[in-house]
Amino acid sequence: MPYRRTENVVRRLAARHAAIIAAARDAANEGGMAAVQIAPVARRAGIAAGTVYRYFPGKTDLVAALLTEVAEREIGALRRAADVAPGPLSALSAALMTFAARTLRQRRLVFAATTEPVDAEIDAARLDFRKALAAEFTRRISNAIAGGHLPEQDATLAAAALVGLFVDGLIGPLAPDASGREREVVQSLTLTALRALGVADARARGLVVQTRVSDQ
Amino acid sequence: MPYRRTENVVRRLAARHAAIIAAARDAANEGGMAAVQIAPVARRAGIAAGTVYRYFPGKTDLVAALLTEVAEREIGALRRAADVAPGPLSALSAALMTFAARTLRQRRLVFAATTEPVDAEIDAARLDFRKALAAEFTRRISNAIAGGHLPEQDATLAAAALVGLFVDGLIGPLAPDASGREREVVQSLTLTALRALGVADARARGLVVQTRVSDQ
DNA sequence: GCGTTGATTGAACCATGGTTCAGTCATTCG
DNA sequence: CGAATGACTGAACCATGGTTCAATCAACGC
Repeated sequence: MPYRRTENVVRRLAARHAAIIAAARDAANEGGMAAVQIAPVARRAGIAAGTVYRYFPGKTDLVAALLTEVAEREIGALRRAADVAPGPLSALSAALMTFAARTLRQRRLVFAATTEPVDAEIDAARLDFRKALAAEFTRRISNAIAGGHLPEQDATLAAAALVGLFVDGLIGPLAPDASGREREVVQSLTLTALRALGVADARARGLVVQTRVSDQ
Repeated sequence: MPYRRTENVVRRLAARHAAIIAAARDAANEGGMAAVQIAPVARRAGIAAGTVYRYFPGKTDLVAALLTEVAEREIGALRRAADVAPGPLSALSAALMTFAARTLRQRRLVFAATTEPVDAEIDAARLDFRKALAAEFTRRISNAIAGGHLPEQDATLAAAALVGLFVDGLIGPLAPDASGREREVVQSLTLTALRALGVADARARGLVVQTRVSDQ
């Protein structure tokens, strides 16, 4: 009874698993969720359609894995940006700007991950992303309120609304064309968001200075 | 060569046309765009599936007609609310509150009409709705800026962002449960929206007093 | 009534896209 | 090597849902 999975095989399997998710992510970023189809994703990953089913029980699970991966990556990025800020308000501001900047860079992917419905099962995974995102914002908003930097308000409601504000302002169907002036659009929308939270003079206070946005 | 369409027949055909759209609207408001399927809509309208095709060339056209109808109805409502307001800022406020209140009453329908993608062809019709909505907001915002009631800003960007703010804050997947406290949620979000536009003290100025929202 | 014309029906058709699986290939171990 | 085991393939399968159309029905004008 031979065939103990050798180290090499394990590595190859893991690599393929990742390659499938990466292929799905690329497809989503190019054509939205509608483009995440088994056959094309498989082709992109260099395997046959059937093989996908050796790695994921079904399409739903693949998409869920994709969304989880995207969520971790995005939320990690804004957490890192916020954590180096000097105070609660600038941490919040940094998180917002980072989200805005990254959203602009990966428009379709973020749209797919936050907004675009597919079916009831996948909705749950998308919800997790939004939840994590909103939770991150809620936490930062609450901190700022606690520190007296923002007026009392329903942080949860505000966070949910902010996600919508950014998504629609940046990559919604009516979002202005930002090419060549990304920085300006990101700053302007962050300013609007901060005003929405009750910061009257964000610009004067230097809260919306652009920092480098990590690539990872 | 008899059979000139008699008056009665014309009426019946028109009524059926309307009944199909109404059935589609009800379906959308109950189950989102996914529930707008030819067979169920036909059943709801009391006709056979094939008959739909005597009234609409295809599903796309039916959905487009539905969205057009919804757009007219909704935008009419907020225009009426704004037009009776005493000044530009309260007109803007009235439009926002009306949109919020009506959105809360027809959650799925508004979500379907603003956000839920279906396919490329239908997207165009949804875009028209959003455009009309955003245009209405843009106009009101510009008026308020011109009158010196709001700081200078990109009214188009702000309008697009506000649509997102409301949709996500009210009916997005993370929107708080508003049942029983609709008024409060509507006011709170309108307040947030006005703050986003640069109105620091909307509540003090009595801008978010609830008015009756028409039913039509 | 009755012929003519248009409206209606609903089952068959078709396209799309996820899923399965019998056959083939690759890797391990004695 | 060669037997055993698992991975891979891709064409066939299936479900869903829009669309078509031959048969049927209903209304009009004579």
